[in-house]
Amino acid sequence: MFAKKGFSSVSMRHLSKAVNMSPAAIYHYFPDKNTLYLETVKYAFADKEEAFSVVWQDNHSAKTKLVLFVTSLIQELTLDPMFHTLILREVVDANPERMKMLANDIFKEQFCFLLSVMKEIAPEKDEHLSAISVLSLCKHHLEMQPLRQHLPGWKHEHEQPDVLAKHVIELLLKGL
Amino acid sequence: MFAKKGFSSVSMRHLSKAVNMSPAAIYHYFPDKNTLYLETVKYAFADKEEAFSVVWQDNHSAKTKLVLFVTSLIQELTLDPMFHTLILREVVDANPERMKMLANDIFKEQFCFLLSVMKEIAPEKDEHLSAISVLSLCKHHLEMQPLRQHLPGWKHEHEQPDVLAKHVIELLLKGL
DNA sequence: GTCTATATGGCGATAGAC
DNA sequence: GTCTATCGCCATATAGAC
Repeated sequence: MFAKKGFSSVSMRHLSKAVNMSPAAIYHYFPDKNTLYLETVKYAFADKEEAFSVVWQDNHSAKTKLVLFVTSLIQELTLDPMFHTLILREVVDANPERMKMLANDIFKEQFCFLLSVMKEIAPEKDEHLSAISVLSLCKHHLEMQPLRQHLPGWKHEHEQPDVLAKHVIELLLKGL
Repeated sequence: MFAKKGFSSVSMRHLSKAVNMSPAAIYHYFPDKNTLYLETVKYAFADKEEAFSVVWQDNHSAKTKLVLFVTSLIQELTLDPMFHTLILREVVDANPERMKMLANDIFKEQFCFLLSVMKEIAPEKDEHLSAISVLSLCKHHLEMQPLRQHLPGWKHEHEQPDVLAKHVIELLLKGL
C-alpha cells in the first residue's frame, strides 16, 4: 500500500482494515506510523541480496557477470514491481537519513561488485558513472512503463524481461 | 511545493500562506485542489519544448542531433530540478488519464524527433527501446543523485552536466 | 492483544459579509 | 476579489475496558 499510494495517502485506518484489525491494535506493535513505514521498507529490501548471489561467482568472466546481473535485475524488478516503486518513492522523497541507510545497509555490497566488474570491462571509464549507467538502463525502462506505453513505437514485447535485457546488454557492450 | 512534497502533503492552507492569501481566496481562481494541481503541472511542462528547438535543425547530422539532445536534456534537468521531480512524481503516481495527456500533449513531439534519429544511427535496433535508453541515461543519473552520493566512487564532478553528458554520449556511441 | 470511545487537530470546501 | 467563520470529515494517537 505504501509503494502504490505513498506514505501520506495511506492512513492507519486503511492499513488496519487491510489486516482486519482496529487502528488502535496496530499501535500495540508499532509506536507510530513513521516507524511502521520504516520497518516496512527495511522488510521489503532485506532479502533482495540473495537474488544476486549467483551472479558474482568467481568462476564467471567479467562479461558474464554483467550479463547475469542485468538479466537478474530486470527479472527481479519485473517480478516485484512493488519493490521497484518503493525504491522510487524513497528516492523522490529523498529523506537524507533514509538515503544513507539505504545506500550503506542495502545497496552498497551489490554496487561494489558491479563497480569491480566495470573496472575490468571498461578500465578507461569512470567506474561509478558506468555502474550507475547499467542500473539506469535496467531500471528506467520499467519505471517509465506507464508513460512510454503511450509513446510512438511501443510494443507489448517491450515489457518482456528477456527482450529488455537483450537490448540493454547489446547497448552496453557495443553502443548504439 | 507539489514537486518537493507531493500532492497530498501540500494543503490548501500551506499554498495559501505561500502566496499570502486565505485558503478561501484560492477557490476564486481554481474550483478545487485537483484542478489547481493539473494547471500547475501543465504550466511547468508547457515551455520546455523551446529548449530543444535548436537540437533538431535539418542541417545537423544524426550524430550531432543526438549529442545536442543529450547535452540539452541533461542541462535542462540540472537547471530545473523541480521540472525533473515533477515528472518523476507523475510517473510514480501513474494516473492513467494524466499519463496519456503527458505523453500526447507534452512529450510526443520531442520523442518522435529522437525516434527518427535512432532509426538513422542504429537502424538494426528497436528504435523505441533505443530512444528510451537515451532518456534513461540522461535522467537516471540526476534522479539517483540523493542515493548515489552515498555510494562508493562518487565524486563531486559527477554532478556537472558536461561531465555527465560526455559519459552518456561515449557510452551510447561506443559502448562500455 | 484487541476492542470501543474519544481527544485533538488538520483537511477540502463553502457561506456570506465587505 | 478577499476575508472570517464554519461545516463535515478524516487523520494520528491515546485511554481504558475486556
